[in-house]
Amino acid sequence: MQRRTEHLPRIRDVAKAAGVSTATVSRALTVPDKLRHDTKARVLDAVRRLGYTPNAAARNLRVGTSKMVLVVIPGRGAPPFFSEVLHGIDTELSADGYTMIMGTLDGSPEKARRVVDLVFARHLDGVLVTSGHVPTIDGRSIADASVPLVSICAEIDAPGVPAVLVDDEACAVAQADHLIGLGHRRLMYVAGPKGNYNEVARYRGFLAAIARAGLARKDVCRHQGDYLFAGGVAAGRRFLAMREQPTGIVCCNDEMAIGFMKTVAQAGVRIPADVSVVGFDGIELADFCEPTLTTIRQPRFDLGATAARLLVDALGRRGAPAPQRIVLAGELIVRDSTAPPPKSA
Amino acid sequence: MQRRTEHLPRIRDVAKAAGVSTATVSRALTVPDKLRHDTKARVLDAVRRLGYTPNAAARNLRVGTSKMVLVVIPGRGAPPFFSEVLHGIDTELSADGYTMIMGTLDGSPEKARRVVDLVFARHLDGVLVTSGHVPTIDGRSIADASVPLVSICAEIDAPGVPAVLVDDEACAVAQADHLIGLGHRRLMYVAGPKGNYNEVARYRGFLAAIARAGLARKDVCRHQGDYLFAGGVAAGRRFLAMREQPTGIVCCNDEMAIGFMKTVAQAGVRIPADVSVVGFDGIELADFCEPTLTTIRQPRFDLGATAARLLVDALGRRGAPAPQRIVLAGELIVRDSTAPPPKSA
DNA sequence: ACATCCGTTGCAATCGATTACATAAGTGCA
DNA sequence: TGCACTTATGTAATCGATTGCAACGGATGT
Repeated sequence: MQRRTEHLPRIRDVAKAAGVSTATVSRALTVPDKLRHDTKARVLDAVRRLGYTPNAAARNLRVGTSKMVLVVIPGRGAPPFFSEVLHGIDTELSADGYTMIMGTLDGSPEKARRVVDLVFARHLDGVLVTSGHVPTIDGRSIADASVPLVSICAEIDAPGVPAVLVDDEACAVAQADHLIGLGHRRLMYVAGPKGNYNEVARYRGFLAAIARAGLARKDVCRHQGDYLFAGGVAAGRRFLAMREQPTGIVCCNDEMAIGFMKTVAQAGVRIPADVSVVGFDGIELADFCEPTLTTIRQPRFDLGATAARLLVDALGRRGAPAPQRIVLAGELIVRDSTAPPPKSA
Repeated sequence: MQRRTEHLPRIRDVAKAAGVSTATVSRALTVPDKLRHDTKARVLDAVRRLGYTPNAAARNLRVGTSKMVLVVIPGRGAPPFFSEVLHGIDTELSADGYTMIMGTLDGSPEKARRVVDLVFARHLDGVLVTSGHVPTIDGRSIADASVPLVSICAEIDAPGVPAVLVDDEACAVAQADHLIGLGHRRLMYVAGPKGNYNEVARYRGFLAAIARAGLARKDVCRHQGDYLFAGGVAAGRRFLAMREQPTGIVCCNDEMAIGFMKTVAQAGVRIPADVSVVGFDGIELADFCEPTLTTIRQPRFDLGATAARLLVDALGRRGAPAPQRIVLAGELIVRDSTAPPPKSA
């Protein structure tokens, strides 16, 4: 049996202190208008004196909600891209009294299992899913629980789930067109993890752009990346080993772009004189690295905030979120990492 | 009355399906060894068939724990310094089946109130506090609830709270000594927010170092900062406006150092030829900015992981954490932002 | 004076799981 | 076979708050 080490006050202690029933205490805290003035005053005074806070588990059990929202994030810790997204989410959620739980996914089944269990344990009122990573284990997906979902930065194939995202494909076209417009004809595409929602859409945009520009397939290569710094480093190594090096590098995200730049720069390659690099995301780092990185700026804060608002609204209506697709604008930011290709090329 | 939109299975549904009592179902999931083989098999099969997950609120209410840990973080979103700390925390917590709740503090009373309420609502098994920011509102502090606490990157004045930190003062001495050793005699100290635990300790170290080096007070100035990029920018502006500019800048954290560098570099100041800058923290950015930043590397992952382990151990023992003070090593990383002062100085 | 109605408050059921205690079934030994 | 003892399972109390319904008192209307 658990021992109550410190007798934290319960509702019945407050009731006794105020000389009323527990029902009245509960009402004083939730529907104060329905009480007589003096009763309410007496109760609230007792609440303050005893330092009473309603037990969350008991309330959750009774009312069937927890005021908690899970945010599912791929990768370890809080990757640079997501910090601002989280900030946006946190801001909106807080405004409505919701608390945020972070569920990081690193590919391990244990992590996925705990996330799925949290959802099915009804510990959560809603879930925000990023980048299409819908936690699934043993064939159970969080989309199967009847918990409101909103997707950020991706559309997921569960029916009726609203999504907030930028137009990855169009932005990828802008990336490639920028280099092509500068005169680049030999391009390398540094991809995200295989099958990743954003990767797929961005690659599609890339292919569309090079097709439109009439580039030959042999002038374009694709390097399989992972969205991480390490993937950019690997891409850089491969670049250095190539006989006929591309002059323009299109990276699927900023982290890889920066890893690439750092790697080839150390080998004496000059950016943008020898090779141009364009990233995707617009993380802070992109404006501080050397050279500063031309990239696609995503409205990270707004992505998070908008999705959170959608979810909170749905929860307030106690219904499923209205299925919709909100597309926010991404923007090409031209900085110092891109220039026309060298004459010799 | 709440409506059960989708009849998610309850323990009694499983009991019925397996032909046993609810007690047996509960035991099959928590103490499987105490059941006969065939009974256990029958129950677990029913659990799987129905897709049963125990309701978290009910369990929490009954057993008095939630397997949730709150991490209190100052500032909005997840500041660069904390991303790795969070990663360390998350890794340790996950390993023991704990879930992490993030409580960001932005100075607003509402945020503080919700954090304090969470604690007193017994919604949490333990709390990790960073940088000495103990949420307090209306005179109630989370240290008053009888919830196990562990402090990261600071000691807090509540009695018996374990702390995991680096020796800020010694590291600050190393920062200053590095510049002094290079020959700098006119220094500027860019401080963190007033009264911040780390700021205080680091400034103490700075003062000790300049005293030992016999620098005159007039050769040293202190700029009030805020740990943010903006604070570094302000410090840079002030630097540019000074008649007799210092040659060495000691920053209380990396973000400000980078803000400073970017600001003065835009005005034509060369780093490290004209002025040397040293930061504190060792965030990723410090290795990607231009020039790369000499700084103190904190073992960020380990700070988080160690603290989380301490807390989890205490929770496992169902007691208060053993009060202790774990000091991890910080390390001076010399990069390109520091060099001897210009001859003319 | 009596019926009616409204605003307050209390009583007790309820949310869903865990677990102390009771009980039934099985095991070993004399 | 009978008794003590262990093991497996069921019964029902319990965690702490919320809330439908009942009850009560006072005001109003006829």
